[in-house]
Amino acid sequence: MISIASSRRASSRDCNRGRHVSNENEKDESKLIAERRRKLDAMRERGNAYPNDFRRNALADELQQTYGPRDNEALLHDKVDVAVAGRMMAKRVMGKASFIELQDRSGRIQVRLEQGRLPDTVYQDFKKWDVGDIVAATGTLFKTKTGELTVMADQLRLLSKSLRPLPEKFHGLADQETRYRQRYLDLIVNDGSRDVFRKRSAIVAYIRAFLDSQDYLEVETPMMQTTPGGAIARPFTTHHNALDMPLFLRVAPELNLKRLIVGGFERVYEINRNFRNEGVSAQHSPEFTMLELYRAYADYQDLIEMLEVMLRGMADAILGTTVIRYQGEEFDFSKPFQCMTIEEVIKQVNPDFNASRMRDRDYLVSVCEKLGITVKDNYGAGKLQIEIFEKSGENELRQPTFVTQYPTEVSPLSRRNDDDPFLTDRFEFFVAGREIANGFSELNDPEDQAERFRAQAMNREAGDDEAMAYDHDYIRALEYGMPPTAGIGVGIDRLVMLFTDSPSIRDVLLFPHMRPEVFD
RNA sequence: GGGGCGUUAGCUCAGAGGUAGAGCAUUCGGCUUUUAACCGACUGGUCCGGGGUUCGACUCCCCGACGCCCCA
Repeated sequence: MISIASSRRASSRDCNRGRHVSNENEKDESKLIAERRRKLDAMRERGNAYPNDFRRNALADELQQTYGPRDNEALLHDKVDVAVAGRMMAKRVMGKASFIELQDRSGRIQVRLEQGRLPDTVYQDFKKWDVGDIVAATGTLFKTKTGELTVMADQLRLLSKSLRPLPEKFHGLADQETRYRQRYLDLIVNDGSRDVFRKRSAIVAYIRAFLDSQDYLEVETPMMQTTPGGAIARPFTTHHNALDMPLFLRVAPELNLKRLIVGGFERVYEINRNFRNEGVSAQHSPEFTMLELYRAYADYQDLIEMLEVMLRGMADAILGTTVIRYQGEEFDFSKPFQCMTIEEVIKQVNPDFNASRMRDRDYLVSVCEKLGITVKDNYGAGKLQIEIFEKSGENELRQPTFVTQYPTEVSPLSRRNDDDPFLTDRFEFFVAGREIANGFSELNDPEDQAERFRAQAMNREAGDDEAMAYDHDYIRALEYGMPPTAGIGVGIDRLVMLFTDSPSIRDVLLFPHMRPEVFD
């Protein structure tokens, strides 16, 4: 029997594996890398080049918070012992003394190295180390004459050698392509990039806390589905080998989440990826993250109110303000959000629009033609309205705005309006001209739903590969009876863009999809 | 899918039909309170790839790759 302890020793004895493989590629590498590889080889000669026995007792930012306000005399008197570690981001050598900056997950702390205070040879070794190396230091805190909190080192170790030079210290990494492809590098050198992903995490955490406090159940439903549905979009297809069957990556979790409402959970949500096989742009990624939530005994008005409260609270919690600056514009989340119907938006942004012919197909076709919209034969008045709205109205919705009363024709899962069957009780939420959320009172009449599926299936047969398939089990579920319910989907990526002033969705995805890099 | 822009040293960027440039980084020397440290010396290139025009192409032309932006 192998104990945990002995297997740990075995692995640490194994630390020099791969040692001689390294030099084979040297001729292909830049001299900078070759130079560092030689330094690493020298370290291997002297023992374990990748030790893992150092433990920190402080983070940079904790030290700045706790000891930053104190003066040097107090610090020297208290002899605060600290053990810090991180990536060496700056190295300033002045003969027999140096300053370095270590960057850990919280921030940076300066360390002062003096030849006389460090054990023999350590300082000489240190002078060979490179910016980018992972370094540990122990020592006591003091303040330099310019007032910077600094660790006076009595011990210094190199924990992990960096073979590749970091981007330049002042300009950082600016090349967009490299930032996306080598996100780790972007995160090392660009504070702003780290901040984006911390905010992203905080936004998702805020949503979970908000919904959990209202007794929602977080669930995970399949990514791979035999019948894709829940959104008008083209799916990715894949194949299950053992079962020898095609599978589709989900375009939305909607139908499964409503099955859970039928099952009696009453309040459910999922924050997870959806996949849509469509073009990529600054606003569209083939995989993106949505919050979808469903609440029984509620209608779309209830969710409009809830979303507004959630977003306002989120802005305040994450940004400390309810006025969001995005790409040079200010969006005010403190005031009650505007609310307009689709038809009102169309009238407002098209001053010549003849409102009395709002649902007149021939008239709408003529408006589309004027706007340069390609009209297909199977487009009804509702679809034409949406086309006009998307072409002319969407981008004008700058301040936070709820748009309501979407046509039934384009809302195959939404509950029909009680007074006007042309419309559904649906809304979308826009900021900065972009759709952030989409919600509605759910269609829980199985016979109406079956009819809508049939209409979708007809579009599908007519060649519209974005149209939904008829989902027999979903109809069966509704036939057991779904309580009156409302649901909403919120695009997390777009929300994060807004909250982090990011112009492209790729800026808020850690590893955005790119064409493969060519390694030769 | 169409159009525009870009790709030059590890990084950030100049340049231009005639030997390829700077700053930072690297290397060497100096410097015990610096912080884009400083001073001195050196080093570093498939100018994205392929083809063409030319005495000569990194520069002009064509094709392609990758990226960004706009449009559909």
